[in-house]
Amino acid sequence: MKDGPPERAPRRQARRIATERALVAAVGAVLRRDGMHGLGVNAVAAEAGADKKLIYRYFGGLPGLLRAFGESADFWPDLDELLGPDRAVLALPTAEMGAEIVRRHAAGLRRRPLTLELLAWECGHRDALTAVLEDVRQTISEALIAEMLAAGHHVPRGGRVLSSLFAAAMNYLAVRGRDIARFGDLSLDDDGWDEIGAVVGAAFAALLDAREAP
Amino acid sequence: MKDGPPERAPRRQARRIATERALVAAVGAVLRRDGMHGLGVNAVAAEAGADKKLIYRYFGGLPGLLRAFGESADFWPDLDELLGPDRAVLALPTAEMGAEIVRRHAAGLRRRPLTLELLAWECGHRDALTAVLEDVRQTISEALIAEMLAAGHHVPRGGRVLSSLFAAAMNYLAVRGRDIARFGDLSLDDDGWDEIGAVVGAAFAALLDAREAP
DNA sequence: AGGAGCAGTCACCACCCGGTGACTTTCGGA
DNA sequence: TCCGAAAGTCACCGGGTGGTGACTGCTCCT
Repeated sequence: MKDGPPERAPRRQARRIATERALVAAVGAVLRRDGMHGLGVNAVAAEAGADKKLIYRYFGGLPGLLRAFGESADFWPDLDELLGPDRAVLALPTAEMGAEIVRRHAAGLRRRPLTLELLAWECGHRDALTAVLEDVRQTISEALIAEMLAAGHHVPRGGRVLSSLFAAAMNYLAVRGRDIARFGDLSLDDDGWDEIGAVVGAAFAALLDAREAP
Repeated sequence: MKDGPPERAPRRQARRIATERALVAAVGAVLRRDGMHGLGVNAVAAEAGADKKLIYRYFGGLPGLLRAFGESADFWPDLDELLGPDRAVLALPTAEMGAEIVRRHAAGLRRRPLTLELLAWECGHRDALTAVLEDVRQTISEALIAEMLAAGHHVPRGGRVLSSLFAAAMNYLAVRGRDIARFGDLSLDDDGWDEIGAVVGAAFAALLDAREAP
């Protein structure tokens, strides 16, 4: 964060950094406990055991603190998680690769309750935090595409659109799955997610095959 | 609403019904103006030009008023909208029919700002209003399936899953499209939605053909 | 005619929010 | 050593919230 001189930090500065970290961590704790609607300077300061005034002094206000939080945590499945060890997923045929990435994306979301909370929050609001999240997402997305190109994959336009469509569906279903058990014909338990993954694979295969060989 | 005796309603009761209607309508107005986060007894009462106490007297509180509102408005594309005049969409081949319903679903959502607001709200909260909305949605969904069966369509399991997947994607993209211009490889303007519709059609066709004739 | 009851009004409460000015304590450099 | 500055504390403000008790005045039924 900031640019604290690493060499021999005086006790003063060490203390400050400690409370800064406590505040940032408190954001996560409050978020987990009360969700986004319970997030305020009072709650965060109480959780951190610090005074809320320090939020203004150190971060300029809640948005600044949220920005620091957003940059500190791992909200999104990173490349290792999406592509597996040694980028193994890139070695699959294109259709399987697309499906596998979508599946891993969904699984990564579902095991991050905080990310789901923020994803839900994004649906209804637009503020500093959501902007940070979008930045991070965009970065990962671009890196992913670069990896695929470097691995020699060529995904036709329709395949890329289908990927985005499925990613949107995963986001929505992962968020809603916290509250509801079914959506349309889908059940949102582990078995249901397995079935979703299977159909995603079938759709990718069918669409890309149809494009390649008619 | 309720069951006001149609024959010669006394002026008292007429007045009450009028303010009840005003309160319900005010919910919609506030929702349109300030979104869900600005919805409270104070705002609604002010908008309706009535006293907030009447919300408690007539509806038992905000949740009751929201319930009345949810039952009064047309939030979702109904069967006529999804299937077209004379159920024309049912006459299409199964794959085209599925794609067309998804497209009409998306279009219906996009032209209902209130529905999008509530859809976004649903992502983060669970209360009386969301329960009502889910009831209505479920009812429409079941009616839709009944119509398709009655028209002689047989949709395999994968097709139904794909429909739900696309419906989830449409919900998410329609909601997010209010705030962001792009999602992954999709642009969320009119042209982008046309492309989405095309890919949805291609995916349905590819998946259902692959199932029928391998 | 007249009184009971209901629609509607108003003031008020307690509570929680974000934000700030004034203060005390503690550290560290000249 | 000592003074300035930074860390941290506390009380307070204005404002908005949901919710309620006490009231007026009209209406409708007997």
